[in-house]
Amino acid sequence: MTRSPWISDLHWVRIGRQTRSQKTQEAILDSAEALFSEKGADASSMADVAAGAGCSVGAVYHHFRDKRALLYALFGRVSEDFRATTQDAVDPARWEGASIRDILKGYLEFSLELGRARPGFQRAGLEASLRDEKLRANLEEAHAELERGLTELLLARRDEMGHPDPVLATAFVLDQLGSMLRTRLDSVMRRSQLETRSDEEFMREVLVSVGVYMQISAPVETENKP
Amino acid sequence: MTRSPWISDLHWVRIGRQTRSQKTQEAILDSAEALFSEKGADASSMADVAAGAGCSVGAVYHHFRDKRALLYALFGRVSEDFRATTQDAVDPARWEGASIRDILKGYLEFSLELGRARPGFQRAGLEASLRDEKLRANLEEAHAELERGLTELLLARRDEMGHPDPVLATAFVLDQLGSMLRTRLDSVMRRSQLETRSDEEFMREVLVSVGVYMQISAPVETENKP
DNA sequence: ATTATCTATAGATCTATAGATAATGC
DNA sequence: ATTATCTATAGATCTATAGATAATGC
Repeated sequence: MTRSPWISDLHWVRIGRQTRSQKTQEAILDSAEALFSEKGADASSMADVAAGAGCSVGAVYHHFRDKRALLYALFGRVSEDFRATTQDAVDPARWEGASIRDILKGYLEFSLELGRARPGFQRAGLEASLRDEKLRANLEEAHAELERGLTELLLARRDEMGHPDPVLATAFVLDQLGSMLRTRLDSVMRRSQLETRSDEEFMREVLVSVGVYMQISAPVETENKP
Repeated sequence: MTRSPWISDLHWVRIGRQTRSQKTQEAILDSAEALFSEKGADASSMADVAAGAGCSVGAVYHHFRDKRALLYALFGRVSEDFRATTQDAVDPARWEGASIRDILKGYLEFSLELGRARPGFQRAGLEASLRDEKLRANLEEAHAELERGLTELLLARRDEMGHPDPVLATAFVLDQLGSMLRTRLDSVMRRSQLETRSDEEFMREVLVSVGVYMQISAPVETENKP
């Protein structure tokens, strides 16, 4: 397993030599993730984190040099997860024989699921990255990676598109989907009007919209590819 | 001029009796707006605000009971601006004879301009509303108001739409445009790939996408026929 | 013998106020 | 005579550390 760049000499995290060490460290990260997601890193004190992890403040500082190191380690953990899942999801082999529509449907389902599995984390990430260039760069890079993967998958199927400029159309569609997903998953920007509509209806309309915009062939009634 | 609900007994703001009073108060609000937009309310101390306004901390507290009152007053000022502009923008009289395309183009231009005139404020608003129910409700209401106005304007032109469900189509399109604008204007979520494309190209593609989705009559200057 | 944890606390902010001083306008 | 401002500081957090105590594994 490759170490995340955030766990480095600069942002020191102790590598434990007793078995209990790892358990505590994970409990601290879990507690931090829960707290930071709910009310942000700044509004959570190290005492809160310690309490949530069931240990003392001193123990937290034994594992993480300072609050920033804790934040980096947490981001490292989440972004490692995210990247592993993402890389797997955009693997061309996985989508052999799939249409643009299949891929986009998969992307929507995948994102909604992921976003709901870690509620609030995206917001916490955005907030934290406001104040830290490195986190921001990391966050952008993770998103860019996903976008690159999707772009390649779609452009490999440019024959399906009637749109005169497949590169532009792909960039536009990924912007559209990413933006709409963010709005939908955002814990603050919960628009009452939209919230009444189901994920299924949302996905259906998005696919209709993208379909006519890209001018891809009408949806075949047979569904489902993994 | 109606007083914003935020400037109330609950969230006390002093009404000055000397002419210099108002100047100081506005200087404080200006300073707060700049600081809060740039790094958020929590990360800005009252001493920072005072320094930015060129007065002492004591003076700030003379005008605003506490930090929250300052935040509320600031939001009141911005949201009053926003609502006045918005109400004017969605006045049906203003759009007589205009097509759906005209209206949406106007919306895009208006939003991009407004968002860039107050850079960072949207983000500051989101962040602040994370921790305060009232601000959140106010922010949502302001957005809902704009959305209602636009919805009415569009549904009054439902004859232009070939889409079988104009209500659904309108809601979807407003969600799409709102989301994409937010992404584009967001100071943090500045995606490198998108940033290279101009506002003009952005607006053009959005209008193409919405046009084919809603099935509104093709733009006068047709680009490509299927 | 070393590593991990806890307790207690110093030092750094930051909010908010009290009391002194300056400016305004009746 | 009242209103606005400033200076100085008390009180509340919160981060981070020092030193004491407990648990681990060679």
